Amino acid sequence: MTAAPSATRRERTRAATIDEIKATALDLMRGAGTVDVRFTDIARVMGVTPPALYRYFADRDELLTALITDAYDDLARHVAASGAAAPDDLGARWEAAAQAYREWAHREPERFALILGLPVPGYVAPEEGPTSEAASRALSQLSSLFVEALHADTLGAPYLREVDPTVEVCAHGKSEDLEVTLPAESFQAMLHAWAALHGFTSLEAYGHLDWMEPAARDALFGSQVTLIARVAGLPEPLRA
Amino acid sequence: MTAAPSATRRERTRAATIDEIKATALDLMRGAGTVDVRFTDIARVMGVTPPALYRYFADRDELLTALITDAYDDLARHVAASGAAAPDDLGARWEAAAQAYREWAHREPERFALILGLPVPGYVAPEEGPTSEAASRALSQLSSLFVEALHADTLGAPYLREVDPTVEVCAHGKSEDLEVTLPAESFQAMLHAWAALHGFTSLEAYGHLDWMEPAARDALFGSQVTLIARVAGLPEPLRA
DNA sequence: TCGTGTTTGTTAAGCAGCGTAACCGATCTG
DNA sequence: CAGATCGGTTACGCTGCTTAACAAACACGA
Repeated sequence: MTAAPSATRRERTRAATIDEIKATALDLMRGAGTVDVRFTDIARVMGVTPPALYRYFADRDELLTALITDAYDDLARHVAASGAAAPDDLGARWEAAAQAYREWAHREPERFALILGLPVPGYVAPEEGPTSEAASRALSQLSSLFVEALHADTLGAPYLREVDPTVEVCAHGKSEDLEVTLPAESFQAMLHAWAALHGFTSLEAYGHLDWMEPAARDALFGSQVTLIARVAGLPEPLRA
Repeated sequence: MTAAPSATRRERTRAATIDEIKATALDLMRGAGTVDVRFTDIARVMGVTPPALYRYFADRDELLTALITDAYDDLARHVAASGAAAPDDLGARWEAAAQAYREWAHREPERFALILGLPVPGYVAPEEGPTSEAASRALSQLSSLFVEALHADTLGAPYLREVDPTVEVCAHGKSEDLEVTLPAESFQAMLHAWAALHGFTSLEAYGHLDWMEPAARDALFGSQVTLIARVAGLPEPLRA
C-alpha cells in the first residue's frame, strides 16, 4: 500500500502500523458492506485503544482520504497490469482491461464506491487539476489503447461518425493533456466505451444484476465488451 | 409522496408530518451531498426536539427505508411520464426515457445513490422477489419499449447477434415475468442498453464528467443514446 | 359540556463514537 | 546517560441515537 523500503526502524514500524490500520479499515468495510468505518472498531480489532489511532491519522477524514488514494492506485495498477500478457494485441488488451475493471469492482464494491460512487463529503483531492482524479486515471488507461491503435494504424472508424462541435472542442482540449490528437469521433467513442463499461460494472458490483446466474453475467459482460470494441473501432482480438 | 386523501383529521396531519420529515431529510441530504442524515438536524430544521421524530419512524433505518421506497417510485414515475408526449414514437420515447433517467439522477444524485449505488446496510426491501427492486423497475420501463416495438414490428435486429446459451436461458426466465417472449438477442441488447445508459448517468451524476462543458456532456449523452438505440435495434425517432 | 383515552410533543437520561488533554514508559540520539 | 521524541495509555467533553417518564392537546362518547 504505502510501503517504501525506508530508512530507520521507527519509520518502518510506523509505515507498517499505518498499513495495518488501513487494512483493518478495509476489512471492516468489506464485512459491513459500507463505506463507514468506526475508529473504535478498528482499534478494537487491532487491540489498541481508539485514541492511539490519532497518532497516525488526524481524523476519520484523513484515513478516508488515504483509503481513497490507495483505491485509485490499486485500481489503476490492476487495470494497467491486465494487458501484460499480450502487449501487442490491442483487442485482447481492451478485453483484459475491461475485465480487470469489472473484476476489481466486483471484488471490492466498497472501494469502488469510494472512488466512483457518490463523492464522500470529507475527501479533498490532493493537488486538484481541472479533471477529477477518478475520471483522469480511468481515461488515461483507456485512451492509451486508442492512441496505440491509432499509431499502429489499426484504429477503425467508430460506428457513430457524427460529432457535436462542443464534444470536438472537448476532444482537442483533452488531446493537449495526452500530447496526441485522437480523431474527435474516436474520442467520443472512447467516452461511450467507458460509460458502457462503467455501467455494467456498477450494476454488477452493487448487486443489481444478482438476479442473473453468474455464468450469464459473465457472458453478458463478454458480449457487451465485444460490442463496445466493435462500435468504437477498436481492433478485434487476435484469435488463435 | 405518501399522501392518501385519507379520512380523519389526525391521519391527515400525521401524513403531512411524515412528508415534512422526509422532505426535510432530503433537503439536508442534498445540502450535504451525502446519504447520511442526522435526526437531530431534521428536528432542528423542523423546530421540534429529536425524540419527537420517533413518533413517526422507529429509527433512522426506517426513515431511510421510506426514502428509498419513495425514490424508487419517483424515478419510475419520472421515467414512465417521459414518453407521454409521443406515445406512438418508440424512438422518441426511448430518447425521452433515457433523458428522464439521466436528468433525475443528475438532479438528485443522493437519491440516485440511495437506490442504485452501494446498498445501504439498514435497508431491507419490502416483499423480496428474486429480482432486486431497482433492477426490476428500471428494466420494466425499458422492456416495455422493446416489447411494444416487437408488437409494432419495428424492432430491428440488434448489432450483435450472438447470444450465449446462459443469457438465452435468462431471457426466457425473465420473459415469464413479462408474459411475452422477446428474442434473446434483443433481450441481451436491452441489458446492454441499460448498462450503457446507467454508466453515463452514474458518471455524470457523481461529478466524474465535470471536466466537460455542460453542453458537451449534453451532446455526448445524445450521441450515446442514439448509438445505443441503433445497436439495440430500436426504431429511430420520427423526425419532423 | 365534561371526562377519558389517544396522540404528540416535551425533558431527562443512558449509551456509543469522535476527538482532545494530560500523562507515562520505551526508544532513539548526542 | 540525559534529553527529546514516539507511541501508547486513561480521563474527559461533546454530539448524536434512542428510551423512559411525563405533560399538554385533541377526539369523541356519555
